[in-house]
Amino acid sequence: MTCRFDKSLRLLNAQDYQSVFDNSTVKVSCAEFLFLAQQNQLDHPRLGLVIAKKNVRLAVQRNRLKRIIRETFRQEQSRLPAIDVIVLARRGADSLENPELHRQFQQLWRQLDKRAKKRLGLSEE
RNA sequence: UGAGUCAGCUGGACGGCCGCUCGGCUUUUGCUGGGAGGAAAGUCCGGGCUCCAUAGGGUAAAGCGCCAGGUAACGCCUGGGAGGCGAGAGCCUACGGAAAGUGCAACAGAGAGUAUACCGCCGAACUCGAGUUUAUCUUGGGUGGUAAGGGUGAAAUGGUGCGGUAAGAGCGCACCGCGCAGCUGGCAACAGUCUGUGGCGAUGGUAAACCCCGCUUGGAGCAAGGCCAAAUAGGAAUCCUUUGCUGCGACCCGCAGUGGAUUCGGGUAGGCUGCUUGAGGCUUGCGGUGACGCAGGUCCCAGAUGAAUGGUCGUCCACGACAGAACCCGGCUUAUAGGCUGACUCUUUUU
RNA sequence: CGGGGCGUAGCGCAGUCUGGUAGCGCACCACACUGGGGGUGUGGGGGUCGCAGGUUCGAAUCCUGCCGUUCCGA
Repeated sequence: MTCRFDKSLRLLNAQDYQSVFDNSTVKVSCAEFLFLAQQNQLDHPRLGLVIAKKNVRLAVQRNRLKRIIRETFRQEQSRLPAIDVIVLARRGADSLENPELHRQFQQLWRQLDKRAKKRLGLSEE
């Protein structure tokens, strides 16, 4: 079980991002975040982040959210199927404290895993 | 003891486990070292660097504006002057010119800029009456005189006193204030218990109104620029010529390219580079009131690129503010929990 | 990285260049017309002029610094 997080586990350019935005098959959302996902041809999941300046004003808060999201992804990655995921932050996301973020993301990653597996299972049939 | 002024520092600490990024050594598995700020922010100024022409001339436009110095440069800093505020330590100031010209001042007020006569004061001079004691007399008015007093306003053109006068007035004098010239001190701004001179309706205010004077400013920005280069399209370099067009995004001049001939390479997506050794930090000595400069020694201290510098657990305490590098520096401005240091002032009490 | 616009009554806007009285429409309140509502008419209330300094006798207006919002270019 790996817990690393290097460049192979991230979306690296605009094409990767655009592809997920155009063809997202799995969605999970809550009040402060939105997950978009698409199946990829690799043997591991990849993560991309969109934390808009419009929704989170301060750079410090944007950095904090990214770190927490990456950290939870790093811990959960072995459970996830081979998908490209983009996490978008909504307005008010910066008002959540670190422990609350950890609790929410644990739930959200599991939800995403369940839905993705269900969707991929159906498409395979 | 309390209140305050100025200058400066700090911006949670330690340990375990799991990560991220860059460098070095290993070599495909690790080891080891570095890893946000005083404002990294706002982008308000000034530079470096790069390209446009080598950055040229003129006009326009914009900015700055006491003096001297510091600096790569500045609208910054230091020292000094002047004015203002405060009991004081201290603090604040876009602080050139109103005797080049134009403009503006609501309401109120008689009058607001070649100032002004509403109330008031005067009746000397000239003049029209009345009275009589016929006088160089008394009295009423007019032509007027007056800037003392009242009143209006943000602002009404020196102040106080004495003389003077019909009443008054720098009309005259004394003192104070002001202007001009000289002298002295100072590099200068400027200053003076200095000298002379001007009666002072000369010369009101406003230039963050136009303006005048002096000084400064070419344009763009690391998505600058350079290199390697799919697809697609047909062009690019060298020589010759000059109308229009483009570079050139204030305008004109000026300069270069496009147009024709000859010779073969150019370039978007993407990648690499620019990318961190620098007007650098620390320290010692010397010069300077100081900003700062000079000399010696020593150190290498983030360099990401969907974008690293973190998460979690434990212990401790004052329970942690504002806040995240993106080419790099010098400033300015704004945000900032708490803690610490030094110098100074005032007040109270004691000696 | 660079450049512009806007902020005035609950809402949408004038006024700012050229400084002295803050105004218009809708909405709101009262009254009249109507049996009542709607509609029309008359009258009325409501403003830290985004914030803080400065210039001026006087600032929504001029100058400086902040805050918010929105747009454009590379």
